[in-house]
Amino acid sequence: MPELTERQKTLLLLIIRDYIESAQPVGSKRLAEHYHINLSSATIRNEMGALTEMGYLRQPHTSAGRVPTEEGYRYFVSQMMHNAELPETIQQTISHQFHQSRADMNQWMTLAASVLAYQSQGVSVVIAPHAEQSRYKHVELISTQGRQVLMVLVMVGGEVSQQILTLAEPVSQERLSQTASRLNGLLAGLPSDAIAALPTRSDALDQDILTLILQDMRRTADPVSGEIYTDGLTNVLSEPEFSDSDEARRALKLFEERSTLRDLLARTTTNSNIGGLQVLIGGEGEWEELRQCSIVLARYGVPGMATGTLGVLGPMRMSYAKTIPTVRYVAGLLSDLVNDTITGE
Amino acid sequence: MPELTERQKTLLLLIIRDYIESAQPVGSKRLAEHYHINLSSATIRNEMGALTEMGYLRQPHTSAGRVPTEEGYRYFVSQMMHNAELPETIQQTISHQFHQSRADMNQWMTLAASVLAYQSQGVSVVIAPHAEQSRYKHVELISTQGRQVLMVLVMVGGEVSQQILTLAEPVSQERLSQTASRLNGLLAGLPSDAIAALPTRSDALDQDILTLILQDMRRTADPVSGEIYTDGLTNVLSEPEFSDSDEARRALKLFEERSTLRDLLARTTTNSNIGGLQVLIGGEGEWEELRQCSIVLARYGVPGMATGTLGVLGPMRMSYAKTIPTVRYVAGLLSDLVNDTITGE
DNA sequence: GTTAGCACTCTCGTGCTGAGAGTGCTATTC
DNA sequence: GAATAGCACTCTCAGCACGAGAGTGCTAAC
Repeated sequence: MPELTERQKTLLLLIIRDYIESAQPVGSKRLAEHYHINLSSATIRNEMGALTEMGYLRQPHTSAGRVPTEEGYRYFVSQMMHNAELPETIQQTISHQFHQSRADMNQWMTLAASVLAYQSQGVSVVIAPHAEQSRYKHVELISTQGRQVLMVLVMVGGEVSQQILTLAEPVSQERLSQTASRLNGLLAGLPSDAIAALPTRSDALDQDILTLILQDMRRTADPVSGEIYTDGLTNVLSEPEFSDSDEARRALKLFEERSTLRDLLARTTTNSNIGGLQVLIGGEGEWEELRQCSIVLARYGVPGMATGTLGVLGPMRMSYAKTIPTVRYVAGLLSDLVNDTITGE
Repeated sequence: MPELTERQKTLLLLIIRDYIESAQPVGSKRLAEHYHINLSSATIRNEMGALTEMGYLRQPHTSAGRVPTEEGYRYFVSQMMHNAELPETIQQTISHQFHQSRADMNQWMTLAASVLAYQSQGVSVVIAPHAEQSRYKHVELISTQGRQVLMVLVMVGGEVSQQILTLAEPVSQERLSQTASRLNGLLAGLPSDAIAALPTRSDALDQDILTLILQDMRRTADPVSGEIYTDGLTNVLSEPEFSDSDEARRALKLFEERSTLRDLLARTTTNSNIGGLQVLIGGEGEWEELRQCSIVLARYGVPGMATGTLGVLGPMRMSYAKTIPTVRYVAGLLSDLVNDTITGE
């Protein structure tokens, strides 16, 4: 990729910024008039020609202005990744909202999704943090009626999973409580590996419950297994590039089918570290549905303990200047909250 | 509203059925040719004129076919409400899916939403059942770290709510367990009213927890307070009436903003009984966003114990013949499952 | 290296036209 | 008297031509 002169750089960024705002191909004349660059439209035309040659811009048709290519957006994003900070006032507003909400992971996730969608005017997704290796903390067995038993399993760090199980025959609450307290004594603090390695229990009920516990712990140990929260699905429908509804449908469908979404997030974030953002532009050739979209992603949480993923989907023409700092800020906020939850404030 | 002759009735139903399929205004000639009614197009024209006069049909413009009015759809729906049954094979498929899934309310809700959306090609919504008057069953207090305590509250019937609370100062797990077991002895089986009426506890911790329990119980006692599950949001985007994306956006937005959705469902289902369907056509003048949509709703569950709401949103032109029996069948299925859960299988 | 000028290209909105579909009305038939 | 055939009328819609406008690339002058 050839070097850009300082002037080409300025011009390219200007063009992209203008296009993001106006959604219209930007022409040399418009550029010369609206921004006070001391250059004539003819000069700009020459430079635009060069930028087009280099693959940063393209023309929808012979006599139209220029539109950024994916490569162009990539350059744009790489330039703004570093400096962009969310304005103080917005930071305060967001942080305020979090501290006002009920101190509960569920609420935080919902709020995070809502904030991301609102600030970026895109579709947000937040995956709840999960422990990379769950450690057993506590189990409760509560008989509901007859043979149905509610099992509430708590991991170190406060992750909770519940399940209703049906026993072969009715068992008294008393006996259930005894079983639970036996298991609590036995398993406290153990990761699933260690539990799996334990010798078989003599008591059949103990053994059954143990198996279920293990099953539950493994289920929650998958990297992107946390619950998914999304918001702002409708935001994307107002964008002009999605007015032909078929494109929009395909992108939204991806967000509705949780398994595909998980796959996407898993593949793109596995080797990124907390605090680092990833920007996926135009599906990167791999996601046909996202040909016209970009996604800004971040991992959050406490590495080695509990991590999750969050991000925003928008048209390729989305306001990166707003979205990137927002995603970064919210990821930081959630990381702090997760950290507090784990270390006990 | 004037009486319809038998012939007008047949014709009206035929026109609506055709329009639902084709999404095109239906003309007299087409009708005469495609369906073997032994009537000429001229006769049909006369009858169509009469039906238009009566308010069941209307013409988009002078020289177009007829399109059903809301009144027309209402008549259509009222005619088919009774006889429509879901084909045996589909019933079996659905029932099979439910019995294969994990026996857990969360799974059932997700599945119900998915089935409804798939079968009707519309947007589905399912609100989890909730007890109309929660009765206390059991509380667990689990210290996580430091001053953070996880409270798991179980109601009679298996409804669970969990909350993390932060105490003024650290309390040992032992003391938490004692508190929990004291409260369990004291509150077992009581509804929130009775708990509110109890005298103040001498122990400060007891009293604090008690207040929180009460707060939680009241929160879950609101008629449509159950968790909301939706699916098929993108289905509606492929319908031709929503190709201008603004209309679609407004309808989908309603489904994304849970509070408005709750309001809608609460208002329309309060006085309907289990098993009875409600069909809301064109927003019924009250919901501007739904001017072009219809909603088929049903309540399910066990009256007086735990009930929920489910339904499907689609264009006014949706396939009622498919949607109505599906909604009815799924509502019945969930009612049975809820009943089993409550009575202990 | 920069700029002014110019010929060229392409899109887009507008207005026109003819084909097609559907209607309402009237005269005619059974 | 109900049903039908025929006909004039209305309206939409696709297709086409046309001109305005915007933008370009190139060349020649500064």
